[in-house]
Amino acid sequence: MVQLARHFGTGPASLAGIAAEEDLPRAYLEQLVVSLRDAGLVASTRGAHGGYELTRAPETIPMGEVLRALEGPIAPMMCATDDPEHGLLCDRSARCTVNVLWVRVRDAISDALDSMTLADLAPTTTPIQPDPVIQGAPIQP
Amino acid sequence: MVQLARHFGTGPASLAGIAAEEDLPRAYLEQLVVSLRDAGLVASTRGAHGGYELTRAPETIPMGEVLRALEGPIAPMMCATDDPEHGLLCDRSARCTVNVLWVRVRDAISDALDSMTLADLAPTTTPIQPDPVIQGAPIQP
DNA sequence: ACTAATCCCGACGAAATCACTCGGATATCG
DNA sequence: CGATATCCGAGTGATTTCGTCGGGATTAGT
Repeated sequence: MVQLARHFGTGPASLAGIAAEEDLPRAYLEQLVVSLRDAGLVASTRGAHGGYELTRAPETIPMGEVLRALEGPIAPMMCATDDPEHGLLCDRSARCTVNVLWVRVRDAISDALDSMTLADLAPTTTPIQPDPVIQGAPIQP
Repeated sequence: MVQLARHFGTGPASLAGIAAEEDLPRAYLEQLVVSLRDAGLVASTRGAHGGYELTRAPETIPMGEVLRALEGPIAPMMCATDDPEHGLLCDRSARCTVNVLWVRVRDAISDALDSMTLADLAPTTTPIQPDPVIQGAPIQP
């Protein structure tokens, strides 16, 4: 996706090209891109000189959206939910109080992911522009 | 650990007891408790009427410490590090810019975990006392 | 001293997930 | 036509997770 962000605006980029640039197997990328297409993040053009491109500008695509498309809903644990229906599935839930913690962790991960967009990670267009407002802590410890 | 927090101050608690209370296999708990002991979080008393107890008050044990003891250093990805030595191991690191994101996510998880202590999750001693200062978002959406 | 309760230790195993691989069908451009 | 692409579905090998199993060492009560 970072590669697609770099190529944004210059027509479709082929998987073979991205595979070379990122040193990843093409066949593997094919698998990943299916989820991205289903999520509406990329559009494909078939045939020669075809390939994939982002459907929206990199600045408007938070990383959380990319990750959710690739890996499903973000959840550190099955129990990281505030859905009351959860009690029916998890037979431990009557005694278990740890639930709250997982929800917090989940939200923290979500916020961190959504605090950066594809543009922040694609150094060609704009230099990295971190958003220190949302995450209070600076990157250097 | 939540069970141990509940029993805090009343002498050692046996694994068999905790296994019954939490509906988990005793043999499995034995494995887990090894890491906790090595991390200095629990102390063991051998022999009849022995068991385990927390070495510190539940209020002083952040969940991050428990999780780190059980699962090693918190890292959503191998690449979630600001250690410059990482470049030597990850041959992609020259081109890869996603590193920053993983560090952010890691820190967000750490902060979320460390924002609650064992006491917050053991309802017997004190009611849950969330710390809305560190995590801006309230628990109820 | 004996016994029962308890921790201690190391090895093993089933299931799920991750990071791919393989083979072929279909569409498009020149 | 033929080269370059995406599309699609099934299969694989390594690793991790969540356990099981069996036996040994240590201590409290009697």
